[in-house]
Amino acid sequence: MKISYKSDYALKTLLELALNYNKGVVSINDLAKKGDIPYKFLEQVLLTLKKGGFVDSKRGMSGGYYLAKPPDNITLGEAIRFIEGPIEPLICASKKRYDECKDFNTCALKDIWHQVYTATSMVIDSITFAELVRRAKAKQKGFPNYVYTI
Amino acid sequence: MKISYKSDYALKTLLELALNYNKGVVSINDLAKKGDIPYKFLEQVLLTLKKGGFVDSKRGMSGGYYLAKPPDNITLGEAIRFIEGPIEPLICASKKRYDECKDFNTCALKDIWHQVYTATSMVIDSITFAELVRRAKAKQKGFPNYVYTI
DNA sequence: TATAATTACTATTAATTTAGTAGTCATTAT
DNA sequence: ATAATGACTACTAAATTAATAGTAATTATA
Repeated sequence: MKISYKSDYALKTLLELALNYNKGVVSINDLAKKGDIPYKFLEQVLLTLKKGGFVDSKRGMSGGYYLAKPPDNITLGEAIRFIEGPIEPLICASKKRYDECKDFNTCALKDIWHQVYTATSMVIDSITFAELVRRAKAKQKGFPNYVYTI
Repeated sequence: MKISYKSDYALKTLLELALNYNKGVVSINDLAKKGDIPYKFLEQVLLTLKKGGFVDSKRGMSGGYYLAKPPDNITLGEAIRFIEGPIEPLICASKKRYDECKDFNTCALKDIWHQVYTATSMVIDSITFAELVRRAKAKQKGFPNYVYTI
């Protein structure tokens, strides 16, 4: 149930750019160092994020990347789904496949995966990068902001 | 965020054995056909499940597998964790690593993964194979038992 | 206008994980 | 004895993920 390094890198980077929103560009180099991400790998991730409309860039000397839209207009869910692809634990747990289901036993299991998927979606679709920025800043100020949702 | 085929096969098989609890053994062959699982692969999965104490077997002619403990004594969570290993989306989202966290930005993201992990755990740790059997049987009787938890 | 710093793009390779296959041995009901 | 079954170990293949390499294009600025 792991997420890939690619997604991890992408999200960390988006958060970094969100922290820098409206403050100019950040170079790949700085982003790579800050996030401890292999430069060349990050380069590709950023190109992907650009295609997805999450970031934009300025080329040439003193160029770099910046968030293409306001942080409160990007949810974690959008970003994750874009980078990671479908996040259903089982492909067949998607609505369409689910409806076609004919094997009653495994269907009982699919219900579970569907529940897991729904629970996960609720978490990641309801938080924006603006909120993440708020939390990150709160932490920096020494107010730990643990979130236990039980 | 996918689960592996191995886990999928393991859970389907456990459910099948749970449906057959106290009704004797089921051969690998039957389990493989029923679950549409490659025989040799299932063989290995079953050996793993046996080491984990989930199933037991009877060797020789008319041998086969059976659940090693009552279905209401096995949660999905136990089985998944045993086959799949840790289910945290990020390894560093585990409690220990989490406490050591020093990078405030990525910590904000780790909070999220922790939430996802918690939400997932709540689903899979609170359902037993006995309950899955009940649901599977209900479906067979023509009472679809969709579970939407929103 | 030369230079250095930077993004853009494409291709390749390496590493890891996952999925599946093969073959031989051991056990047991009939 | 034999046929049907599980036990065990090793291997291979396929897919995915992670990372690297190299060259081209762009741009600030000295």
